[in-house]
Amino acid sequence: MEKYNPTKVEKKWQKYWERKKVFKTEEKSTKKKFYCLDMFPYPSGEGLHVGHPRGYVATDTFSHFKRMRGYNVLHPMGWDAFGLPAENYAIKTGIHPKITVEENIKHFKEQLKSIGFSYDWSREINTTDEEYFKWTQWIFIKLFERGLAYEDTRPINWCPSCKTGLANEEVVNGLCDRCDFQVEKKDIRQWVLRITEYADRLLEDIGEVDWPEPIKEMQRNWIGRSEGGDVQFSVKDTEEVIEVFTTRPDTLFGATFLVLAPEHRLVKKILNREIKVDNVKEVADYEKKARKKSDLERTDLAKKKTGVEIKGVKAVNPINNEEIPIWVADYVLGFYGKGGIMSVPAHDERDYEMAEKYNLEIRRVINGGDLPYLEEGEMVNSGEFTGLCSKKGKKDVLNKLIELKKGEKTVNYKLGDWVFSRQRYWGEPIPVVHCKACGIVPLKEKDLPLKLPETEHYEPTGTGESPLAKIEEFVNTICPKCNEKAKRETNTMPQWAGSCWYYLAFIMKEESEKLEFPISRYKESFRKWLPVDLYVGGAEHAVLHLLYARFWHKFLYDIGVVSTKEPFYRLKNQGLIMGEGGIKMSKSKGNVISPDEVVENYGADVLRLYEMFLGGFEDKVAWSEKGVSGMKRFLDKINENAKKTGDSSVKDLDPLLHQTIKKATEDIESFKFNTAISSLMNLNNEMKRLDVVPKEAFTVFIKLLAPFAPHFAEEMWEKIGKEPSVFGELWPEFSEKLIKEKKINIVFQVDGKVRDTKTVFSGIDKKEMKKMALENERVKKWKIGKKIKKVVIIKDKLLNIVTE
RNA sequence: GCCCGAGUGGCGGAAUUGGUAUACGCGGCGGAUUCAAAAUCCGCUGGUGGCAACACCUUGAGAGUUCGAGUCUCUCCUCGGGCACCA
Repeated sequence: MEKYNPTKVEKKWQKYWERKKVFKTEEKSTKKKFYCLDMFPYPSGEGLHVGHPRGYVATDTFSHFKRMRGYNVLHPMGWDAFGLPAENYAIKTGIHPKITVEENIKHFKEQLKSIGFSYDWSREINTTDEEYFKWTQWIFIKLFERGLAYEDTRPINWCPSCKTGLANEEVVNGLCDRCDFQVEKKDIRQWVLRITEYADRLLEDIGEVDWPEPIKEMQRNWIGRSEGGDVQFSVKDTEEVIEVFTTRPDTLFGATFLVLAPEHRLVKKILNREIKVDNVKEVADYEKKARKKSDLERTDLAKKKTGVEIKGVKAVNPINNEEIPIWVADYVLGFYGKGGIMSVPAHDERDYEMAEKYNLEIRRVINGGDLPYLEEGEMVNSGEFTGLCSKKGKKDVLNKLIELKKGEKTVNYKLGDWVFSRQRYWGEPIPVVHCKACGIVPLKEKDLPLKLPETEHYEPTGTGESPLAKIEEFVNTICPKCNEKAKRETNTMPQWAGSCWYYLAFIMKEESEKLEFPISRYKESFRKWLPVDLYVGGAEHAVLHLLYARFWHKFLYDIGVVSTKEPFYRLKNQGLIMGEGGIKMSKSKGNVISPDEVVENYGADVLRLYEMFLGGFEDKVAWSEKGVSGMKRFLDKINENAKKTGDSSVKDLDPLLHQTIKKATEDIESFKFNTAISSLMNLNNEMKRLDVVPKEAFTVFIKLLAPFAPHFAEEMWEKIGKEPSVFGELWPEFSEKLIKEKKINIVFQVDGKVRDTKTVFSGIDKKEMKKMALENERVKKWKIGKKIKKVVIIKDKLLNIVTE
């Protein structure tokens, strides 16, 4: 009989699935729903590498599994196609990004199809389609109408290489996340989304989802909630007040100086000579130097503290009217809290360092270990509060300040509002106009989408203006409100916008092939399909896409569009795939492996099996060509077994078969695909030893294999005379009783050392075990001349004779 | 510096959660088949000692708890990942 030929067979089944619509999501169905989603790709010019499909294979395997378990599964795919590579390519070649994107998508789709994923392609979406991004614009308008999108001109992160503003989330260690260029501060007008409004809910609800703990922790840290209070220090002999935020009101008596950030409002006043001080020049010099430093330099690790005292002014501590000096130092950040701090050197590392360097007073107010002492403890040197513990002190001191009208309880967040505008071409135009009479006016629903204008000049201007600003036909328009001449907004949205709601678009496709207004027609479908039950993608989106999408979802919940608080219920991150020998795959090293070559040489099923077998799903793993061939052998051996199926008794195989069903079921459910495959290999090896493979057992085996190797499974299914498709079958159930009929090894130990083992049927009783042990020759030998102290017996496992 | 995660054969990795450590796969060795090779099949494969039966040792290092520890506790080392002047 012929050998298994993947190329021919896989094409055959792919065509069959497509023709029979085997994996199309059922629209009217009484089955329970399961929404299984991949983080959709940016269709880059390079195409897929073997790292991409790792997550896709996992969700696809899981989708098959769920279908066979009787669920109606929604498993869609789409394209996150706005972004800089296509735009940069357009600048270089003059080819419109739309064309590039179209070609890339075509290529990606061919690659995905060759692997035989069971996507419902009828729900495919593309974020750069006008019918798609009119909805992205619609959501923006809703945000604007609720005051959650606003214009601002605070200094923001600016990447001089990408020539656009960036969100905080896109800056990593002071470098642009995309191109690793050093980010600058720049004052440009921008659109900002008030994500901080949702900080508490984003924090609270993260407890309710089934996500990897590290990702949850990263979001918590990024939001960075801290509770404390604002304290007002007056500036002696002036009307000025300096407000500081502290989480430790209990250390207020230890505040021996104040420190202002160089950006502080008061420093500006001093430089403008609005407040008289003795050393303006010195302060001005320091401020100038600090301003020149990049964020990277300012927040550099282990950097020495610097600062200048502002001479001729004193601050007054509201709790005891003590007069303390005021400093300006760049270790205090202008954008966090109040831009100024009370410095408590005895109980804060940074303040301690500062005080040491400039010989400032260090006064202990909390009892405990060496200074700086950062823990809580008993308050000392604290007037009427002396003797209290920190916990109570925090409240009492704050209450006293409130009473004195010198403070209030406050909460601060590290999370900042989301800088949402980009000064680039290839993004969704922000759908508002600027009207002299009416101010900022959003477009009407019927005027969406606001299309991207055609141009031949995609280059970013670098001035903080978008390239759209040069296109007069686009800029000049009419105000939707008063019909007078007005100008369009020319910034575009960031790459993240389209991915904030795409999981909803797949659901909307159920209702209408085109995504059409109004929103109300989709609400029932949202109710039916949300939340996404399983979401799989890389961990790199922890505080970007995953935070942004949660924010938009919560907003859509508030305006009654969706009915769940969270978009993604269970999240899994796939680990990286490294090249041969654990070296990172890269074009320059020439070690990038394309799934195409694997599919060509071994077939899609081998690729799929290997991707799932090479290690724990969330672990970093190294690709090995040799390992791939192991999967090929596995399939060949199954093929051989198929040839010798026949009607024979299943009895001997039953316990192993049912154990394998159990193991595969549980392992798939918990994403342990590697051990699920191992157990299938075990069963296959066992069947191989038989002269005749019981057809019944083999049938079950093929069902278990089907989610991992769908084409091959269909072929085997047909070969043993079954009607396709195997995916119309229900997942096998296991019998706990049959598993127990298995022969097992029990272990005899003497003093904790294994001395012999014996094969018995499980369920043997303890007395019997003990008798067998005491009669065992090897056991006898080891306990000769020793008194038995006790005998430990674990049912069906082990017996340990402990001697004195 | 702080917070997670992980260290198991020559390699990728298992271990029902405290009960035979090294399942499964790769590689290696020996044999069968072959004119020969590939492929395939059968056997062996943690280390040390021993002709052997067998014994001892072994899950990053060291201690502890336990009849019994890869698994629990403490100390330390190494490698990944995240955060990093956030008051």
